Amino acid sequence: MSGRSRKEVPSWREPLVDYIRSRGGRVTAPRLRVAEVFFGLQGHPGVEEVVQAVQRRWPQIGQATVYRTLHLLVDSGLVEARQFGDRFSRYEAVGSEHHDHLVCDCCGAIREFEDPGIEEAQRRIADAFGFRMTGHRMEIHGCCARCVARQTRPRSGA
Amino acid sequence: MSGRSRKEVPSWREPLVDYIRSRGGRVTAPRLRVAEVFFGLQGHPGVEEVVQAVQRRWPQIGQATVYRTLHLLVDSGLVEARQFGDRFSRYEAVGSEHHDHLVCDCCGAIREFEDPGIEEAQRRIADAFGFRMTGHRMEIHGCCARCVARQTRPRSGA
DNA sequence: TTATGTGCAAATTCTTTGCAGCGTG
DNA sequence: CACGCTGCAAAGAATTTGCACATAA
Repeated sequence: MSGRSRKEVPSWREPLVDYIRSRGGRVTAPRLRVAEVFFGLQGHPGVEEVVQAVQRRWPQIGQATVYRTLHLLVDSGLVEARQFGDRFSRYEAVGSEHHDHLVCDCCGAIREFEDPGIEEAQRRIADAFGFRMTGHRMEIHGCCARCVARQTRPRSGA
Repeated sequence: MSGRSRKEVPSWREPLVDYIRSRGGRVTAPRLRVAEVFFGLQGHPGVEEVVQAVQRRWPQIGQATVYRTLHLLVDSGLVEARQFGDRFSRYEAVGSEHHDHLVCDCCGAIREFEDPGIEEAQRRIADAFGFRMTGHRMEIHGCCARCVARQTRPRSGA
């Protein structure tokens, strides 16, 4: 939420360009287009969803480029890759505040939450083990309120 | 650690047999052999490691059977499947107490820890969202003390 | 100009499945 | 003796890669 409301320079662009250049890489149209589409998506899209969204606007961009660009975004630190119960990766823009996830194993819904107590406990644990923490991920699995009401059952596993 | 020290009846056997029977399934030699080898392994083996360990002793057991038996163990609740940074699943015997993981992104080492504060915070958060929690997983990523000392660098991502 | 990036399709990797025969209950 | 389980190999799903052409710097 920073300033003008339409067609402003997106906040990901400068750090991305800087990162690419710092690597001796090239700022290309496909990279910027994939990034633009990705950052416009909601939620926690998998590659498939990103590819479809990209190809809706630029049909000639191949899926390999989407994969490669998502890796680039992850390396740049602007995006995080996660794997929830599914066997594919999902991607998520990195915001300023760290958040974790509630994963509904019944309907697949993913909600975010933030908890300072957990963040602090993590630092404490990492310290206790002489660990230099670079990140963490935590998921609470179960059934969301709606599925509980409907008595849907979880799919399997923990 | 329960009692006599050699060739005692392993603790996984009865619950596994009960589970299989409760499902109308059959207690077969391959299933018991895969289970025996699996529960004899240390750490957080992937399927590949389990297959190799199994085939060292029973070369005629196929990998499909290992996959199928691991799923059976997960369904029975005796084993949990996890995915860390890698793109394959790792399996871990379920103990009485819940523990979480410190994952070293430099050398791949995985350490376990347990923290009542985190367990409790999770319950509190699940409650706050009307979530019926069935489980959770949490990983702290970073560099372990040894890698920090050696100044090894993490591989990528979060 | 020249190395890096792209698009396509084929290759890899991990996992699941079809099927004929085997063995438990 | 019926139905579930096994082993094999082939199929599938997600992701990576080789290569010839395109293009940023």
